[in-house]
Amino acid sequence: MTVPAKKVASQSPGSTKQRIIDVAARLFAERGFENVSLRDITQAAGANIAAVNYHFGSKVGLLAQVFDHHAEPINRRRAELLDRYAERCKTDPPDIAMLLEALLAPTLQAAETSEGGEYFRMMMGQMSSSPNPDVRRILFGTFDHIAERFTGLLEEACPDLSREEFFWRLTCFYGAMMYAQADNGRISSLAGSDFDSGDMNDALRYMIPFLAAGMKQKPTS
Amino acid sequence: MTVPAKKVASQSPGSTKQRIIDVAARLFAERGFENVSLRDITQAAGANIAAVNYHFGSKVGLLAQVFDHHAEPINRRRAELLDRYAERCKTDPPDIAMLLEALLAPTLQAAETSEGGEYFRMMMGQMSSSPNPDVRRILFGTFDHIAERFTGLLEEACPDLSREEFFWRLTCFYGAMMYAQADNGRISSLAGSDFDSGDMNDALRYMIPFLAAGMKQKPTS
DNA sequence: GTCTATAGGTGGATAGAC
DNA sequence: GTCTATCCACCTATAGAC
Repeated sequence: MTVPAKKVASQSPGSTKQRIIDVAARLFAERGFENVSLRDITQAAGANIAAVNYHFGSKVGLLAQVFDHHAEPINRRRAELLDRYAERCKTDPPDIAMLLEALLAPTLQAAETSEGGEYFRMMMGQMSSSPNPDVRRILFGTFDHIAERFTGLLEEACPDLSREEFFWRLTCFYGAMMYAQADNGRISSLAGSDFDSGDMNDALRYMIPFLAAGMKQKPTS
Repeated sequence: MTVPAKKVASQSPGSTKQRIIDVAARLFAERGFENVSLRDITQAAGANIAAVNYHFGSKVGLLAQVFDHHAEPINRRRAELLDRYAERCKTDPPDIAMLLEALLAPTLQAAETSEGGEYFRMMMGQMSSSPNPDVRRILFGTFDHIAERFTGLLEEACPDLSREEFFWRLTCFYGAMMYAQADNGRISSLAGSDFDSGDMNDALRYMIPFLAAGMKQKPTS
């Protein structure tokens, strides 16, 4: 064993860079972007303080890389499901539940897509209402493409709605999605112990019928 | 005019203490709690830096007072509407739309209830997903009483649902409410210019039918 | 790539004069 | 109640040795 230990570590999937990304996702989810210092992150990752600037340029650069790393598989899966939905629409009438699920399922099931995906899911939910301009730029930019495609398909599936009503319904859908993602503990505290707000299979199973029913309602007079 | 100007100011509704509360609500809404310094607040309020610690003890103490000031009329209005709903239930079957509106309307219309209520509404929406323990303690504590009463009434109105399904539906409702409150600009950017995400009368008008339809769905098999 | 050391700035909070 | 001055902890970021 003449190979230095640190070289092995730097080539493994648990490289310094990757460990920092993983730890950052967890700490951002647990405490919020502004409440985590680079010292917290590098210490928990077993890395040096200067490592963040070396690998990512800045704290915001690190956040962007966390998004890049975890969002790509989610967006890929969403694109697949939207493709499948669009294909189906060529022959069948719009299936709104299927369309909503195409956006919702990949993000709720992020834990199954990538290591630490559960923390990334919570992080996204929290950051969805952040007024921090850097956070907003990264968050919106990451999901703009898919969000626009989804919105277009949903509009086609709801041809009778006014623009106002359509976008307020979209607000309900996005709000429910983000709140479930964030899993902020509010509903758990109202429910008591016999409810698991972290069970995303239950979330998907019960939220889709709720949201599809709202979306299919006839227009408000 | 022998009365010193500063004494007049300190007795008027625009007293230093009140000005700090108003400015803090606006800045917290615009930038987030962690991204606003006491220097920002006192400067914008035309007060001295030491004033926050004198009047509120700490930055967290100021946040608590902002909540006390703005949440009281919202909770009073919610209690009135819940009373009215409960009274109606004695003779009529449950009206879920009416019940949802009892929680939703007072907070969306906060701008009509108190000066600066619009900023407080946005602030609440943002903070609903904050992991900051101080923020969570204040936020939950402020609304616990009404939230528990509302949850109990809603459970009575949905007797056929399992606990899991009930609380996932409640998650959808809360998420939609918080997202609409926060008005974070996401839906506006997807909608383009001809949609006003700040129009809370439209929000109420279009969200209630959506959410009531979801809540009234028959249980998922 | 990794480390130490430090620059350069801002944060909340407070002591004590007025 | 209001002010100035200041403390001290902490932050991000970087320079430069190894």
